[in-house]
Amino acid sequence: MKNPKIPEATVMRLSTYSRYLNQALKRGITTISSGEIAKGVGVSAAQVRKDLAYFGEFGTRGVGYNVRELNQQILKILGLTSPWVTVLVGAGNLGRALATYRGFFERGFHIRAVFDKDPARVGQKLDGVEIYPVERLEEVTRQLGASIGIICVPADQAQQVADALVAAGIRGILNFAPQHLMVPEYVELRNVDLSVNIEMLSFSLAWRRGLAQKEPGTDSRAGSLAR
Amino acid sequence: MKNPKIPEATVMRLSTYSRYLNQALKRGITTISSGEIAKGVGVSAAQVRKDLAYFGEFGTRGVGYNVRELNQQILKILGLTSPWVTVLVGAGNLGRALATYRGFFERGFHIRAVFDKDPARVGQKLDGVEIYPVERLEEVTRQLGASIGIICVPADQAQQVADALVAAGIRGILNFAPQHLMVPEYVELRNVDLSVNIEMLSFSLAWRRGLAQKEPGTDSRAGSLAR
DNA sequence: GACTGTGAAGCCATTCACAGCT
DNA sequence: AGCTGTGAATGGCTTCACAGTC
Repeated sequence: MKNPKIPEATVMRLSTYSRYLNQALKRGITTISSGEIAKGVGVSAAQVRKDLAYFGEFGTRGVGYNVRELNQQILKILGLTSPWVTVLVGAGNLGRALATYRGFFERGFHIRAVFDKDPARVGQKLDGVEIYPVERLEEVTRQLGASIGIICVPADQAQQVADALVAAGIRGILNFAPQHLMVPEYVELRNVDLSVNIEMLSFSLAWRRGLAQKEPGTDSRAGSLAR
Repeated sequence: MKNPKIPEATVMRLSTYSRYLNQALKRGITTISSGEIAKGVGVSAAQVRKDLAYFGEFGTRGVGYNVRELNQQILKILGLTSPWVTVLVGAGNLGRALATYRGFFERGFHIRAVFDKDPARVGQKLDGVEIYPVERLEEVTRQLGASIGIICVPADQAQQVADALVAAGIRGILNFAPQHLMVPEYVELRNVDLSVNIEMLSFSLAWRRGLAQKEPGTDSRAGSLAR
């Protein structure tokens, strides 16, 4: 296993393993098996071991894993051993909530500036972080040396914000706007689409209940998913 | 293609197609090809056609798809032709932002009640939606006949909230707490983990830069992912 | 006896490539 | 000529099952 491609799903799970290990640590647990981790996060034990195996051998056969040590290793893998300087654009309801989201700060994502185009919001502070006018995005972002940008603006403004972030030297973008963005290949992009998630729930419910509506007189299979 | 299992990824993409079609409609476009949709949402044309093929034949060979008609079909598939009565638990920063999130309302997820255990928040209104004490969760949720519950409470309270929602007759849960929840199999559960998303970004950046830290004197592969 | 690490098998999703319509 | 619908091929992830270690 020299230089394998790592599945996205593996990275995703590593993140959840890490948080579970944090909880375990707080409960004073020092040693843990793949089966216990698996139960805690809702995957199979083999999956846990396979995921870890991409990166090395962290356990002891017949024993399990040292909780603190394994967590350290995972944090290293995920690049979470030192903080990421982060900026956020769009101080609407969602933007303000994310700017002060403890889950980000605790994991090392430090939001050091927020930008908005509404003058009424500029100058306010969010947990001590200043809201700047969006005109100063490039200047302030550069000066902070930020690596990560979070986009929380309406869809029709998301692309130009992305362009500005790229121009400001950002290396990764977390996009909450429901919009497909174009960025240079050297910039990492991840989309979080809140509506997509709830719509997947809706799909499952419609499918389960057999409620999916049937168009009368159509032979379409769209409505006949019931079961 | 009689009664196939639908990949989650397909459902996810259908949701994005639908939003893209909405945009196209607004721009006055009436006919569209799989290739154009593909470009708009960032997938391959074959993928678009394959996704749609799970549910029927919606296009015309040599021509393409009627935008309005295709969107209607997708909305039907996703179960979005009538609103979902929804409740939300946890009126912290994130909870309040989601309670007023337009993206949910526009797509038919109508949040009709918010619950919180903090008496200081109870009685406030969020865009006209009342915040109730969490003690009234079951009563109010039942009375509304809500189908979907959104959890925005801290991880250590998420399970008991989930239990309460299930007891109140909810059929689907969207969970924003970073916590693995146990629910009966007849309840649909989807987890949205904001930290996981940004940590995946961090992983990619660390990996690209070759910055992943090397533990000196260790043959661990954890640090040598570069490239 | 218990638990990890891992090749092999199995399964699932995506891409390919072309037949079928308009 | 242009574009959809789809079987076949490909590629990738997960599960299995067991050898290896404590």
